[in-house]
Amino acid sequence: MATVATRTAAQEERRRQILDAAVRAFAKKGYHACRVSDIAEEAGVAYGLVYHYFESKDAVLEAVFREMWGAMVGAINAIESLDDSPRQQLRKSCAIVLRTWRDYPDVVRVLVREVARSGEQLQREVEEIAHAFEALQRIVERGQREKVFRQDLPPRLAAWIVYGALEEILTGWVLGRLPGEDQDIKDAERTVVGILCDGLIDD
Amino acid sequence: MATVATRTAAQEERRRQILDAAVRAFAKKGYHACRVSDIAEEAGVAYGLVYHYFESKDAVLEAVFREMWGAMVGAINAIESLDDSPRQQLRKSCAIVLRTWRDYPDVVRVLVREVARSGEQLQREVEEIAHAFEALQRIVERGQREKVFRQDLPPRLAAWIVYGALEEILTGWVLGRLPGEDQDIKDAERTVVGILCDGLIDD
Amino acid sequence: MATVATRTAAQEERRRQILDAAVRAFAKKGYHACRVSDIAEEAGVAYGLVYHYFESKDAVLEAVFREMWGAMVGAINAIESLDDSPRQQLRKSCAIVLRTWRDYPDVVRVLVREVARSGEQLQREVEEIAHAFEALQRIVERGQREKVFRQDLPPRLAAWIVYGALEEILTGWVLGRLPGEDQDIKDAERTVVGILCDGLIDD
Amino acid sequence: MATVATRTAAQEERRRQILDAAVRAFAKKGYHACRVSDIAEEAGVAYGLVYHYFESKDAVLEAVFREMWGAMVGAINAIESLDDSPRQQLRKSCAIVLRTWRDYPDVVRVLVREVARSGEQLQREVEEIAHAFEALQRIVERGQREKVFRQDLPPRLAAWIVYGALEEILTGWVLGRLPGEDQDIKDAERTVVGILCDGLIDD
DNA sequence: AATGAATGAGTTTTCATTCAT
DNA sequence: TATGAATGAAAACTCATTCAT
Repeated sequence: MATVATRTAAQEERRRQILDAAVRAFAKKGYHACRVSDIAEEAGVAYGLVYHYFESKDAVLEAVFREMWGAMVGAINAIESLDDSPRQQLRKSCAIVLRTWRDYPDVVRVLVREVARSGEQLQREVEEIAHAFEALQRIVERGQREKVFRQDLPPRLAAWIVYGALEEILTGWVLGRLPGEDQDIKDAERTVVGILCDGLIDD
Repeated sequence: MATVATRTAAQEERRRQILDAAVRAFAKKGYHACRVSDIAEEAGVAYGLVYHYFESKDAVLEAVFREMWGAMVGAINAIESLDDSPRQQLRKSCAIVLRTWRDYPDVVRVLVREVARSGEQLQREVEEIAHAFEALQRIVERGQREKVFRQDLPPRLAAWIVYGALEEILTGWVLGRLPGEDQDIKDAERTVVGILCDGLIDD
Repeated sequence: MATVATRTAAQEERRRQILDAAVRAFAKKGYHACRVSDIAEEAGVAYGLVYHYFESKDAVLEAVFREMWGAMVGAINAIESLDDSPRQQLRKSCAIVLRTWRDYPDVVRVLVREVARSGEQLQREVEEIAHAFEALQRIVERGQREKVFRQDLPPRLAAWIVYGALEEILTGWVLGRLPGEDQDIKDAERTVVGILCDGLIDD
Repeated sequence: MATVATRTAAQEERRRQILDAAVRAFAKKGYHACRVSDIAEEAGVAYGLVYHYFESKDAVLEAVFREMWGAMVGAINAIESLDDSPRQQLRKSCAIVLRTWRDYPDVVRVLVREVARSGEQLQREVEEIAHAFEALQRIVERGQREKVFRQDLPPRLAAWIVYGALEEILTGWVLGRLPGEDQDIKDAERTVVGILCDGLIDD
C-alpha cells in the first residue's frame, strides 16, 4: 500500500511537472504555435511521455484550465463563507483575480489568450469558468437581498460585467498594453471596485 | 480612366465578396480550423483567387479586423462630436458596441474569438482596436474635466473596464451563455451603463 | 469543352500514374511496410499529390483492388457470352486468372498478399471480388442446367473451390514456392482444369 | 529438480496463457491493428511480461503459427500411417482442416488472415505450412503409385490445388461469406472431396 | 483575372521495445 | 518473475502557398 501510494505520488508529480511545463510553453508561444515537443522539452521528458499522462495536446490545455482556474475559483468561493459586507466580498474577489496575475502570470497569460478558443468544445467542458461566474453572481444576489446593491440589475448580467472588467485588465497586462507592476495591480483593484460599486458618476 | 475606375470597382467588389465570405467562414469554424479553401468555397471562387486579393490567410483576418472594426470605431468617434452629456456619450458608445452584435453577429463572433490570438503580431498591427479604447478614454476624460465623472479614476483603466464589460457580454452572447434576443440587448445596454455610471451600490 | 476534356484526361493520367506506382511499391515491400512517400517517389510526384487523387493510403489499395481486379472480372464475364461448352468456359476463366500472373505479376502479387487483410472493411467494399465468384458460379450453374456438370454440387461452394485452387497457385508463384515460368503456367492451367472437371480419380 | 520442473511447468503455463490470449486478440482485430498491450490485457498480465516469454510481437505471431498449425499437420501426418485408400486419406485430411474451423475458429481466423503476410520473413520460418503440403503431396503420390489417381497430374501442384480449395472455404467462413454451421461443414467436406476426386463433369 | 494542380514542410499521434524497480 | 513508466523513431495526413495555364 505504501508502494502504491508512493507510485501514485510519483505519477502525480510527473503529471504536474508536465502540466507546469505546458503552462510555461503555452505562455511563451501560444497554444497553437506550441508543439507537443516544446512541452516535453520544457518538462525535460521524452516526447511520448506527454501522451502517457494526457490524451492529447488538447487535453493538456483543458487540464491547465481546469486545474489552474479551479484554484482561483476555490479561493473566490471561500470568500462567500466569510462574514464580510457584499462590497468587501466583491473587493476581495477582484483582488484574488487580479493578484493571480502577480503570482502566476504565465497561467493568466494562457487562460486569457486561449479562453475564447474553440468556443464550442473547450468552454463547455470546463465548468470551472461557469463556477467563477456563479460565485460572483451569488455575491451580487446577496448584496441585493441585503439591500446594499441596487435591485434593478440582473445579477447574472452584473456578474458577467464584473468578470469582463477584470478579464480585460488582465488582458491589458498580458499584452503589455497596461502597466502591470505591483502598484498598478493595487490601483486596478481600487479602480475596478470603485467603478463597479459607486459608478463613474461623481455624486 | 473610366476603364480603370470600373476595373477597380470590380476588384473592390471581388475583394469584399471574399472578405464577407471569410467572416462567415471564420465565424462558423474559427480561424485556425478554417482552411483557405473554406473561404474560397464560401465566396464561390477558386481558392487561388484569395491570394490575388490577400497576401496570406493571416492578412485576411487582419483585414477583417481592420475594416469591420473600423466601422464601429468610426461610429464611436462620431459620438464625441455630438453635444451630449458624458453619460449620454457613454450610453451611445455602449449601444453601438452591443447593437453591432444584432446587426453583424458573425463579425462580432470573429472579433471576439480571435482578438486575443497571437497577441504579438496581429494586435500590434491592428491599431483600430487601440482607437476604440482611445475614444472611450477621451469620453471619460471629458467627463472628468466637466466634473461629471469622479476625479480619482485613471481614465485609461476606466476605458479598459468599460470595454471589458462590453466584450464579456458579447462573449456571453457569442457562446450562447447569455440570452441575446432584441430585448436582452436593450436590457444589457441599460444594465452596463447603469453599473458603470452609478455603480452596484444603492445609494 | 475541349479544355475540360483535356483537363480530365490529364487528371486521369496522373491518377493512373500514381496507381501504377502504388502497385509497384506495394508489390516490392507489401502494403504495410510501404509508406506513402514510397508511392510518391515511385510515381515521381510530390508527397501531397497522392492525397489530391486519393483520400488515404487505404483508399489507394482499395483502388488497386477495384480497378485491377475489375479488368480481370470483365474478361471472365465476357467469356459467358461466348458459345462455348461449360468446360471450355471454365478452362478459359482459369486461363485468364492464371495468365494475369504472367502479364501483371505485380498486380497479382498485391492482390494475393493483401486480399485477406482487414477482412471486415476492405473486402466488403470491393464488390469486384464478389463479381468474380458470381461469374464462376454462373458457369457452374449453366453446366448443371446443361447436364454437363454433376447435379449434386452446390454451385456457390463449387465456385469458391475453383477460385481457391486458382488463388493458391497464384500464391505459390508469388511466394516463389511453385515454379511460375511460361510453361508452368500452361501446366497449371491444364492441371487445375483437369482436376476440377475430371477429378483426381482415374476412371 | 522437482523445483525446476515445477517452475518450468508454471512458465510453460504462463507462456500458453499469453499465446492463447494472442490468438484471441489477433482474431478480433487482426495482427497489425493489435497492440502488444491488447495481448497482455487479454491475458490479464502486464505488457512487459509478454517480452519475458517472446522476443517480439512478431515472435508471438510466429509461435501461433508454429504451435497451432503443428497440431493440425500432426493430425494429417497421422492419417498417412493408416491403412486407408487414397480417397479415404484425402477425405480425412480435408475433414481435419475443415473441422479445425469448428473447434478453433480463432486460430483459423488468424492463420487464414495472416498467412500471406510479409511473404519473405514469416513464411520461410514457418516450415509447418510446407509440411502440410508435403503430407498432401505424399497422399497424391501414393494414390498415383497405386493407380487410383490419374498419372498425368503433377503431385505438387495437385496438393496446392487441394489446399487452395480448403483454404478458400475457410476464408469464406471466416469472412462470413459462406455459411459455416455444422451441417455446412459436412456439406463442404463432401463437396470438396467430390470435386477433387471425381471432378465437376458428370460421367 | 481566374483556376486548381502541385508542392512539401510541419505536426500530432502511435506503439514496439527497453529498463529501473 | 512481474510491472508499467519511459523512450523516441516512424508515418500518415494537413494545408498554406506557389505557379503553370
